[in-house]
Amino acid sequence: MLVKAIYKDIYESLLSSLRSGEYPYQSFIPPESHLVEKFQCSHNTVRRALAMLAQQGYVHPVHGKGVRVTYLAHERAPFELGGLETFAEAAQRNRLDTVTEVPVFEEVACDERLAVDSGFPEGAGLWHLKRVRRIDGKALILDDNYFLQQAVPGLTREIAEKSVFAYLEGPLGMHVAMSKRTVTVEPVGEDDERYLDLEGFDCLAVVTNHVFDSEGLMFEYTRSRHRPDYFSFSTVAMRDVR
Amino acid sequence: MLVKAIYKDIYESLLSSLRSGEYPYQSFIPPESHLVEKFQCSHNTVRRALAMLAQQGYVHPVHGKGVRVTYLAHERAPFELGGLETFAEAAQRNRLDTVTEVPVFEEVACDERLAVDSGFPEGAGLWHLKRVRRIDGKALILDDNYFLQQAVPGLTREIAEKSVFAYLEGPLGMHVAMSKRTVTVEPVGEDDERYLDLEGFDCLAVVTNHVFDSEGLMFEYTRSRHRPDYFSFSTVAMRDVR
DNA sequence: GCCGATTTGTCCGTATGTATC
DNA sequence: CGATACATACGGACAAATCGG
Repeated sequence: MLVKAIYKDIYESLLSSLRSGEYPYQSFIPPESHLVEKFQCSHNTVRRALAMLAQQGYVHPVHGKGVRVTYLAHERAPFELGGLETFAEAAQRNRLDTVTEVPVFEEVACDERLAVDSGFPEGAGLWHLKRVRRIDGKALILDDNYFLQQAVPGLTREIAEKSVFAYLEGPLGMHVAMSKRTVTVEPVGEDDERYLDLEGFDCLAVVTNHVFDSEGLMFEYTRSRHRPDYFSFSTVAMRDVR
Repeated sequence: MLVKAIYKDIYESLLSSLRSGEYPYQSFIPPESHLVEKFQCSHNTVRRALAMLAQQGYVHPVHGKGVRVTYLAHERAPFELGGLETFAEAAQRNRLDTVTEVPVFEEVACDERLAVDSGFPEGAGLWHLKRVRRIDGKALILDDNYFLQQAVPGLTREIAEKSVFAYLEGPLGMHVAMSKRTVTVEPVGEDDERYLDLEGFDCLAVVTNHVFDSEGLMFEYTRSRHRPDYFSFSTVAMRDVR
């Protein structure tokens, strides 16, 4: 795919128009027919771009009327999250003073209990890591990562201290495609007290993560324990699937 | 729309096949061409159904190879959530012994601070409710609801004690279409101590909710405070938008 | 209430490109 | 290289909802 697909161009063009305020919150964007004119493509291609915007909650189509803007300018900060990036990854990208420690780095076989929770087949060879994320010198996040060895060969503690993600997408040539996540809130445990700067909190936000590559293979199961005052998680829920 | 759209039929047919285990986890479902044969429709219609399944994280298409199943049987319970339903609504639907109390029911005008948080225009007429959700006799959830009066006329305390949702979709003929949500974890406050059975927890899971109707109008802004041991929130994140 | 113009929703058949095996 | 399978795009047709005259 040398040039980007047309529908993606239209999607991005419209999105930047929304962000610039060209089409204000709760107004209607130009109809399909105009967009077909503007972008010189078929109506199906426009519709695809509109469907993408709608799926993300940026616009909402109303039968017979038009496509209404549901994107509020000040959403940018809070709602831009909820993609594939973890808070830790976002923090690492934006700040300079993030550090990752890896107090546990071991090979394990998937036991029955882990197989049920993770979806890995029982007996599968796994890397098990504990990772502590420090931001501004404070230990805020504790990860328990399980990686399928077959899918992530050659993992080392040094790589884990930098970015496993970069290792996957770089040298290994993998592509992370999808992640299923569940957020819960759990009481602080022994490990949390040992590794995190809790400052009196007795609960943590816990994100349980099943990660799939571009071939649909589940290769990572991770539980991340976040100190509450540094945690936020956003998403859009639709009544009807499109 | 007298008969359901074809692509929805195909979506549901495939989904039930996935649930029945006909196409096991990590296997490939039949190719587009076969599905076109089976359902007697165009490949575009099949693709649309497949895109819906992919969007929900049930399958993942692999270029040149096929469409792989990423739906694990035991996901049903945890991952089926994350739709439009609140935990409270789900609980109310499944259990008989849920009770809602409405200690606060008042009319307010949207002030500047609320306008920024909610996205309602400043000065708009709102209903403000506090609602306590009891499950098995325990006060577990505290809601602060703000409804746009213009969109939800005739709201009463009695309605709020039963189901505002049922009132919207029944008598008012509205259709709830989309909800933008952010999950955070916050320390217990005065109101929480007053209204909830905290049992020693000093943090709560807080879901902030912007709700849109089928016309794309934002008519509800709600913050729900959940006791941690009764809270769970699931979603699927995709790397690329489709 | 009806009718026509506008606009979104669904579906089809076809053509071409690209990744995998 | 050919066969298979997914990806993108086009153009057309008809349905359904909305709105104004």
